[in-house]
Amino acid sequence: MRDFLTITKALSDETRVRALVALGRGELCVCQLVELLELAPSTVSRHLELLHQAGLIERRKQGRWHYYRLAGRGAPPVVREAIRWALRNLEQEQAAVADADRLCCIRGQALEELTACYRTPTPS
Amino acid sequence: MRDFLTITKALSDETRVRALVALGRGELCVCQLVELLELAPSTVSRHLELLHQAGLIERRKQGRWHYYRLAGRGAPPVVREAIRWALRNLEQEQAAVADADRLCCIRGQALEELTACYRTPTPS
DNA sequence: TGTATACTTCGGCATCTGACGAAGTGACTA
DNA sequence: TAGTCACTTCGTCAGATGCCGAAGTATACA
Repeated sequence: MRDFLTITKALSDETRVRALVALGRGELCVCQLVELLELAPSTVSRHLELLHQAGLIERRKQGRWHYYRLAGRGAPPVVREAIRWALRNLEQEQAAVADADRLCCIRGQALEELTACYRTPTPS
Repeated sequence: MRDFLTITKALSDETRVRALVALGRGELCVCQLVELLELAPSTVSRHLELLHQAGLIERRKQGRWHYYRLAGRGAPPVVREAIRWALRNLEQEQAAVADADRLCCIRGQALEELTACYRTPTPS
């Protein structure tokens, strides 16, 4: 019950669902998700932490960069089923398709370019 | 996206999930769910309304009694998949099994007996 | 037609959640 | 080894959510 609710709570926020669907198209760095979701890095980090606690995503560190990807074969059935259900029903959604388009551009940019917002405080 | 989030939000509360699993064992009257969940009728009614809005359950009125049941064949795939996923992963849970036991007793009682709490304000 | 009944809706409070910026952490780099 | 950088954690605030009792609604029955 606890695990199930952790999963459904993780899936009950639009930002987290968008992140999950984006990760369904391949591994992403935090700064790429910050760019995609247009939220503060701290906010995105918190969302990813919740998805991770639910077991829906996995993390990997490479130097200063933190990469996230969907949970794989090692994940419990309840998690794998949730991911399949979510992706099957969301990948065709308008918002997800728009995100996929933007992701293509984002993937084309250097990570250093994306993290510019980390260094220059948002201009007012 | 909207429909998906309505479903996941509906499934992200323990009370609602318990109600859903209970309904998985057959149609129930509101007063039976009040007895099972041990919450105020107004609270239970609100939870059922949210499950209904998500399309997960259906309602039927018979005189003064309101019956709820799981959504059936007419429900969209995303809903049917959600119900299958939830029941498959929850029916064996300790809390669900305990609820199933109590449901047997509750089903054995007359509805008029269950609604006594509607008439006598909870004794302090 | 009036009253009791079963349930829903409303109004309120307490708690949870998501947002941000500031401060902290660990890893490259000069 | 000091500084920069990418990210996380913390503190705080506004808005959402869950709870209840009171009031409202629709049905049965005297």
